[in-house]
Amino acid sequence: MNPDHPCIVQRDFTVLLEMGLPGSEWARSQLQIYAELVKSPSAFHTYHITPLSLWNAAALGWSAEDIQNSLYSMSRWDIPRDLLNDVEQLVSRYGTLTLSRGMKEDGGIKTGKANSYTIGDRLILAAETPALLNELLTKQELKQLGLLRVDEESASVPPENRGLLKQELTRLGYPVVDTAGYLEGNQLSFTLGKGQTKLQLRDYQVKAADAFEGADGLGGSGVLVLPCGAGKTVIGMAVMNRLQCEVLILTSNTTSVRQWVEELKQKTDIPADSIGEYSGQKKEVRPITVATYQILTHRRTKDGDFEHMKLLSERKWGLIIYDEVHLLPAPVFRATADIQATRRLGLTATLVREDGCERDVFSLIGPKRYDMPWKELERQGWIAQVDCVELRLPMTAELLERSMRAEGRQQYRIAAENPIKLEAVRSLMQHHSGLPTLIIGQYLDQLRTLAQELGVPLITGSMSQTERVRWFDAFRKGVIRTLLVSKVANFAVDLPDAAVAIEVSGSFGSRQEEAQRLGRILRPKSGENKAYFYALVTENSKETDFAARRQLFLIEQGYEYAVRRFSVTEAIGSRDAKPGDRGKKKEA
DNA sequence: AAGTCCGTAA
DNA sequence: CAGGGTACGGACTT
Repeated sequence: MNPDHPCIVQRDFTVLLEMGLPGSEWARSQLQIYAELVKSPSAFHTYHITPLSLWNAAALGWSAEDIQNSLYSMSRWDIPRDLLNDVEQLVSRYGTLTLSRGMKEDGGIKTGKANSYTIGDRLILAAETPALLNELLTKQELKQLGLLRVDEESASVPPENRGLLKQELTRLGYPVVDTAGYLEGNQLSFTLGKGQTKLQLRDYQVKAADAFEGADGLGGSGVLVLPCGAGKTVIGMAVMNRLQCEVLILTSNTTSVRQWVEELKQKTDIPADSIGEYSGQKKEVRPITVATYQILTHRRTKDGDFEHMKLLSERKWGLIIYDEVHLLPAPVFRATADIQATRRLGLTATLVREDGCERDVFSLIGPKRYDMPWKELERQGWIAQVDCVELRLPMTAELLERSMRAEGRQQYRIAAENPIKLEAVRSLMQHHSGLPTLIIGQYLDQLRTLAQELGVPLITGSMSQTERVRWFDAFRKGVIRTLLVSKVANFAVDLPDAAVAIEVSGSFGSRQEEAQRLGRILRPKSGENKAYFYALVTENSKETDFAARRQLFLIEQGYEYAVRRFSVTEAIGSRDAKPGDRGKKKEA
């Protein structure tokens, strides 16, 4: 124990990390692996060690001892003995239950007590100790899944309940290592790159694909977490390439469907007519099929079921890719429980769900296999270095009065629409004049006011696609330097990259949204490779708390928000400089 | 017969 | 919370 160490480890699974000490950065990178950031006010960041965070670390190969040693190495004081024991116990649970096809290691069929059962196609759930199995067999939820005792340490289960069993056991606190293997799926041979030009994979892209494959080459389910701009589709293709099979790719929207299709045509030698789009517009089922989550979850009639869900078993897919797996809707979870014999790859930039279904991602898609911190990608120069600033704006007396009269949920909006934000935006635009700038917000009223006052074009959902593309092109060419965008910025794949992002308002505490918006300025920049992110927040308001929550994911990734105050005098200063600035934007 | 636009639903 | 995307059927156009 060492008074200079940055962490205070508490009995309740909380770790306090003091920032700004020599060991702080290293501690943060350690905690990122087996803990979750829950609060980050000023000097102390609060992390939580949860069963799930421990199991994900275990799946990455961390033992209880590794984690304990890591905690020792950064802890300021003695670590509560009981906590160390609990960590030991939780981590060791990963691996005490395995699911397999009724084979023994020597390859022979496991028969158990003579004539006591027939294995048939049933899967074998093996526990490390008889006591554990006994305990599980008392659980009603598991009996309902057809769990039958085979011998002292194992039970059998019908293969169709493979997913539900894992989901239930994870909920009960006993994660299962699934070694029951996968169906091979229809074969499809192809190479990465076209003709002579091979697709050059980056170092970490190869590592990510390796991690999915597993050291034994038997892997085939799990999640790869990579920042925006890391080339998730390329990694997907690298995995596909190793498996050489037919693949179903699920994505969150049609633009992204088209993007997958385009990239596959561009970067592989798979014939164009072997790649299909399955969406509202087209219903092509080809050896490589790209579909939206939406179409799978769509119900035509009120009583009807999910008629498109059969796509999951329509062909013998050798792999299903879940792009942006953090957005996976509940019905697709349910359907995924039924197809556990198919390989599953989840891709995401933020493995956080605001609905708390991380556990289902873990049990039904698979554990986290690879996680590249955003800052690491930045260090390697693949994405721009971003300066994040939380710009705090005063609450005027008038605003405060309106806020006091309003209901709780209206108060947030009043703070978010603080009119001083206009002056702040003006001042930031002036400060970064010449750099491509996106102003992103959530309330159309606010955005329209800004558009009018600043003379900047506004893109919202109601603007037709063709008109959007026109503005995007003008922005890309540098004809216009600034764009105002609504929530379309959260999804539009074709939104051009910028060097400055100014967030004027956002949905409550969405960590995903914040990450997505930062992602808009990450493409590498010529010259210094720098970009600037500003979150405009009204001081002492409902907005302050939500802003802090939004930032958690990025802070976990190593970003730091410098807090600055925007004063009214500054606002007046920028007003003086307004005419020239305005004139420049007007020509847009 | 096929494409486009629009309102609705969840 | 407000806003946006998606799928789909029906009306209308080509």
